Amino acid sequence: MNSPPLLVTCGLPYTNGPCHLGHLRTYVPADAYVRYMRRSGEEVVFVCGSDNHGTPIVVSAEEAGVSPRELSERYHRHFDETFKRMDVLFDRFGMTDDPTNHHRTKTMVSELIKNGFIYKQVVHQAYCTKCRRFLPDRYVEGICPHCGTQARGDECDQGCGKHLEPGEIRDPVCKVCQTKAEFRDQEHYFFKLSEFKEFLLPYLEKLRGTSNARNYAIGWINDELHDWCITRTLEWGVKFPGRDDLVVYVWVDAPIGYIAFTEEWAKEAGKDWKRCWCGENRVTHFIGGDIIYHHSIFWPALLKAAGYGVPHAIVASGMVKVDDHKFSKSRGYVVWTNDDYLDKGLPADYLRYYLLAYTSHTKELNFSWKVFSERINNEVVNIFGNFMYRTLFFAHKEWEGIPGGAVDPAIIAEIDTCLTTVDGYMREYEFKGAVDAIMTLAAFGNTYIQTNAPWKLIKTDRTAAAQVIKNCIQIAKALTLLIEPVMPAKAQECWKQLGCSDKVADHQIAEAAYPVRETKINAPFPLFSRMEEDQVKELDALLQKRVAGANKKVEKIPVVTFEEFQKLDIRTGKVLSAEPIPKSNKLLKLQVDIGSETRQIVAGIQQFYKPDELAGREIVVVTNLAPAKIFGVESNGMILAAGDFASLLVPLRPVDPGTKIR
RNA sequence: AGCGAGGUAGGGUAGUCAGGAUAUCCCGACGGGCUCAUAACCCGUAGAUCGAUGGUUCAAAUCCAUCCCUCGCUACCA
Repeated sequence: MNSPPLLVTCGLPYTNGPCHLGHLRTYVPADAYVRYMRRSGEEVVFVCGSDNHGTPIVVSAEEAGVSPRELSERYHRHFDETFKRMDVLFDRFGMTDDPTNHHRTKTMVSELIKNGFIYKQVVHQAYCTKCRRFLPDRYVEGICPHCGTQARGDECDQGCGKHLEPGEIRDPVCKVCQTKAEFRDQEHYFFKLSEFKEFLLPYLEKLRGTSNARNYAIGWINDELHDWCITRTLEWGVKFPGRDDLVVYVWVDAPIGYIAFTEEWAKEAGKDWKRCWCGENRVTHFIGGDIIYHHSIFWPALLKAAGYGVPHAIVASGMVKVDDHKFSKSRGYVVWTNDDYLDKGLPADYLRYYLLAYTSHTKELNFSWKVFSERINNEVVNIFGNFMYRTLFFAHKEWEGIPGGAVDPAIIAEIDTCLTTVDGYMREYEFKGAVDAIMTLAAFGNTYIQTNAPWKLIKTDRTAAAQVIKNCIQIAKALTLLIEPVMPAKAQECWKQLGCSDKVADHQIAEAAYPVRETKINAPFPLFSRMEEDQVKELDALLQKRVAGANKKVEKIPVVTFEEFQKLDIRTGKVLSAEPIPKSNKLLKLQVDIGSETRQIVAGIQQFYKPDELAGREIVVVTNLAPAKIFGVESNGMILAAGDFASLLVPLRPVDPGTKIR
């Protein structure tokens, strides 16, 4: 009784986009685990909340023309509603921007400072003068200093793949507004993460949960542990104590949200949150595989440094694929929980089943409408649903309910075996194994009723037939109790069909082996309807259409041969003069020296360059472009410039006009 | 590049940590049965040199080594 409650959390959904299948891969198994553990007699607290801070939300809010708080509240409501529709039921679903979390975060950061784990250091950071904010790496673009290709701020993703240090990138540009970014020095606060290596190693060895979380983290630690910059120059977020110009990095206040949400739950429920978080605890984090290091390295170190208990288990799920492609919103390989699934009238329970039964929790899960419908039809409808229905139908037809008499001990033994198997898998976070064991029991039921054929037996021995059906009902009851964590809504309907008027969720799993009593039941009806082929095709067509649409957007760039490239005559040139073309607000008429001759070229760059600014400039020209008349002025070539703001291409070192570019 | 995960019949997937005799389950193919049931259910047959090579062992999908292929992750994105 004195042991702390089992506190289960889920990785916090970020409030700048709607809920999709990738989210559910964490939330559904967590919910199933919570339901199972509760019904195994554990005291369980299940909390989550939305993650509201960080630059991406500020940018998204600006684009939407609302405040970050308002944007967060919109998506917060969205996630809250979606989770409820999916029967993922938290005891508390809070917001990291709510006062409880601001308070808890400030308190913890103060504790870190007091305990001597924070120090100041000047950081070199990209700043956009137009957006007037410091730019996280994902919002900086520029030229890779190693290979010269276009690169992101933190990594040369298109070219050599090298990691870039802040300030290393050349010609940085703000990704949001394309304005040239500059680097500014700024004082920031660091957490002495490197001091926690000795603590973390033995901690991780003993950490419960899935092996991927453990292995990944240990691998990281064995490498090198840097100190961690925990502040950002941003308006939106939790203010760093004593510094109104800085907020703490969202990866600090987001996990602290777990504590804040527990506090909020405890206040409401009249419980003590400290039992969950201080000293020995049973905190179990369900997270996606992409945020393992935050939860198994940064987070335990923060907790330890601030004097709190550290997590007991970390359960990390594998990735989700769609049609065997990497999950990608931009490429169209995405399944939106509401638009693509629930709003189509499909039952939450089918998706829950698929997510839990597809494969091991740590492995990659592929979603396709074809496989989805096949598995639902074959396993849920045919094996499970049909066994329930044929059993209840026959019982009702012949006895108007569950007949009397004892249940065969061999049947109880079969159920007991199943219970043991399921329990083992659930406690190892192997949900597929648990579902498989349940389905094996359903298959056993089918084999049992088939080989004993009560419909034949009843013609010669009514008592023997009653015994068979009684045994089948016992299996049906066990199945109902066992499947509740997986398919709560369907299980409740099964429970009702079995003649029970209360909530199946209020009954312990162990009751599966308690003998069913004689009782009347209503005429059953099929609870699990098939996915029809037409419907599946329709759903799949929608997905294919989205993928095709996305492909069009990213549109494949055709490959040119070297010969084709050579057809272009690209040379350096020198602008001799430039003048605006009357009645045009975009065009400039240029006279360009290309070595062999002087060319007249019309270019649409008037908004970006003053004529006298261009005179004398060395530029790059396509000289063999077919001549054209623009605004009545003849143009014999094309000036090369990059981007919407026409950044002119210029030779880095001086060359003679007319030098061929190859 | 480093780290991690994976490569098992036509497709998907279990078993690998704690090595054992006919390698699991689902779909698909073929043949049979049943008719209580949502053309659902049951039984049977065919189909896998368990990525490759070498090693340890009485015994290897499983342990060790090397290699090949696929995918994911890599702190100053969330």
